[in-house]
Amino acid sequence: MAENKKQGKQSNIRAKSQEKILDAAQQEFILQGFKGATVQSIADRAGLPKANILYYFKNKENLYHAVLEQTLNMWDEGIGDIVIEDGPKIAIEKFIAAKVKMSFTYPSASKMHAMEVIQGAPHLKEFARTYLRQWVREKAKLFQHWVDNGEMKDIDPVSLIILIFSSTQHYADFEAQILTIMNRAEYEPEDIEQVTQFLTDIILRGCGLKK
Amino acid sequence: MAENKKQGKQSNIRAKSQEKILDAAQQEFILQGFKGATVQSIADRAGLPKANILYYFKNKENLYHAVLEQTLNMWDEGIGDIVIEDGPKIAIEKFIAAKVKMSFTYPSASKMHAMEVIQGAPHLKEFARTYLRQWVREKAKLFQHWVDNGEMKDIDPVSLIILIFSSTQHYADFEAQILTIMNRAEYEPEDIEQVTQFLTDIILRGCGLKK
DNA sequence: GTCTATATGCTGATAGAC
DNA sequence: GTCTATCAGCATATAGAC
Repeated sequence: MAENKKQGKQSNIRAKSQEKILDAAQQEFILQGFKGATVQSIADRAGLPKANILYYFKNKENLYHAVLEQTLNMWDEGIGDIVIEDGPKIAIEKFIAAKVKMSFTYPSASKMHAMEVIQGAPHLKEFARTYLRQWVREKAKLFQHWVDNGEMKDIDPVSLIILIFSSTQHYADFEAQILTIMNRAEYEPEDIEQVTQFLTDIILRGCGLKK
Repeated sequence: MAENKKQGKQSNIRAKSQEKILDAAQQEFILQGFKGATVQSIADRAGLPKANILYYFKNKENLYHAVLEQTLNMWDEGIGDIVIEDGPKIAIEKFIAAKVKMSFTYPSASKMHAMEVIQGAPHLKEFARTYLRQWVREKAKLFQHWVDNGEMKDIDPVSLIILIFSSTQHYADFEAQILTIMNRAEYEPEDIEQVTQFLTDIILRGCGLKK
């Protein structure tokens, strides 16, 4: 029992430390890149000695992979689900709303992913790459079904999905630029609603699903 | 005369070397980030000894700035111009066509810029930042004029400009991901036309400028 | 489990031969 | 102008005290 308690405590410390390290590492990898982020800078940000980082994650490459994996899992969970019963209008609304919410809630996850892809996705394993292709193809089939049924205009479904990806993720990845354009210091909670509305409105109309 | 000839030759070598270095540096900075790209790796890619890079650009930071400046100039030239006489339909068509062409012709310029912005634009001087804000405000005024005149639907002009930025740049920055989704090795020349068509079509309709 | 001290290798930059 | 040789500093990673 005493042992259980002790183990519980240790696991707790372990879990908390790991989380602190992952968060700090994500920030540093985004701000400085893989090579530019030093184990020391990650340790400083996490408030832990450098050796602890290497004790928990063995080496820097391993830590990077752990951060990337966490990021992809978050992306996967946050993307929402579309089913054939939705019909095109609801599907597009759900899809845009989920992605915009993700972008504003976890911009770091989006940035981390973006940097990796821009650099040619050198660390994204074949699995993650082909998983995305599968996902897009499945959802594209749904849209194609609605097109064939005459429920929406004849629009290339893959291009439509890419449009929704790009226009929503941009608010996370290019946050610095958008804030500059708007001359603001940071996003406000109501921006989520405004952006969702704008994109839903214009894309639905673009698909002939709204006057 | 002999001296002129000699100087001409040297300037030529100088110009060619500088261009080779800038190109090599751009690739390395994109692939490895600022810290990850070593002067040696840039030299290897340019086919020159390491010391020459530092002879031409004094230090790595200087070289990075030179690459970034070249990138921004290219962005500025390639963005095209919109005037009030165009009216909303022509303006949007011109704008999308120019940005898509840029993205497919100079994807590296877009990637370089994207990485800089994602990292919080630490090297983009105040000038470049505020310049963009000015540019967007000017063009937004034109769109607002057309909205007020009833020439197009009541759409937020700044959000529209951001949508066009995001949806066009995405094809450059996320090239690796789009090719994965499409299961292709590289873009084909006809992709420029197809993407321009798709985006123009859906955005014009989204703005109520097309049935 | 936690942290200090240290080994080993690679980096940007320079000095100086050609 | 071009290139080789070298230096000083900092990085990751490990060994081992606590």
